[in-house]
Amino acid sequence: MEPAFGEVNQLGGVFVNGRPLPNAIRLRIVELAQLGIRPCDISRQLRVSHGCVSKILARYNETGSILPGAIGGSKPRVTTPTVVKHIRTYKQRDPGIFAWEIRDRLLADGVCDKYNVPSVSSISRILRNKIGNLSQQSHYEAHKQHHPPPQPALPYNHIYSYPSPIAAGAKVPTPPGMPAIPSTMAMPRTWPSSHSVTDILGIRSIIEQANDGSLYHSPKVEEWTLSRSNFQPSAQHIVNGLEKSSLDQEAKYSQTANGLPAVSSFVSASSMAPYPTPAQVSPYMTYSAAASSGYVAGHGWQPAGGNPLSAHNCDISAALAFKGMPSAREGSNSLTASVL
DNA sequence: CTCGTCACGGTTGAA
DNA sequence: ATTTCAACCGTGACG
Repeated sequence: MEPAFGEVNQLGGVFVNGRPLPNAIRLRIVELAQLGIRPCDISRQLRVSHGCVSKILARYNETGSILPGAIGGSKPRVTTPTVVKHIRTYKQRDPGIFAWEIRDRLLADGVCDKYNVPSVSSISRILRNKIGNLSQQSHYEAHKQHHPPPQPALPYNHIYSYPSPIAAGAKVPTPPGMPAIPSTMAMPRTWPSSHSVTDILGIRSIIEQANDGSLYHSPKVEEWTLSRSNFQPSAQHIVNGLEKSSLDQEAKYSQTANGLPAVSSFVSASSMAPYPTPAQVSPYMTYSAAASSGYVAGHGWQPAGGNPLSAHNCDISAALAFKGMPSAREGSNSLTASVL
């Protein structure tokens, strides 16, 4: 059960144990870092533990994504793409086939051995969940390779190749044939979710996003809370895997009606109440979501130069003023205190 | 003081 | 429908 109220950390920030920080805050962390603010100051300013800031920044540098990794679920154990494909074939050829017959056939055809053959109940579930509508492609299939059925001991990475290493959340240790991501690489990159942040924001679609959209992990988009419906009431297509609870919890982020970035984000983020007030429904409600597409659109934006952040002059100047603090030390502390 | 790392207590969700 | 359990979470503390 998700608590209605989060806990308060040592810095006075609100968090929900076990749950990711809201994307608005993750975004701000990256924004501030890009503005040259030191992680320790970001930590203080946003009241997020420095360990977390460090992690989010590190992940961003590595993958270009501000999004949290996919939580929960489990990788298929016996229900590999190959197995699913065979089951589908059997079912197509003989729609009346029983699950136990499928099981026998998987063994007989050498698709599985007795150690990794799915149970009858698993097959039933596969039939129900993945093959119920035969015209519907399993999303495991798109990138299928003809690997033999997995040996139980083998890591799944051998079987499930990801379109990009980041897809697995930066934790997949550079699968074979998969070069490490040049973290310096600029813009064009694939987000680890089926939606780019900007896409989710409804501001802009990321072009290359579409193709890998339905891969293994993709249905999992940890809550992105901004109400996209503001700009595109028609684009109500479901955000895959969007948690209802998160929606409920975070749907309240402020967002300007036209979808332009909220100019006041810096201030509002800074002016959040040190402690949750009884009136607040969400532990995160005090944060405002600056929907700044530029930041997340890619990784390759320049701090100077034709910066895509122009809509943020307000934020930027505020932040730069902050950054410009002499040696940022006593200065930053006191400023942080006063701003907050 | 800063920052990378990790144990911990927690949540999630496909199998 | 319920349970399992490995994935991820942020905090707090250490070094």
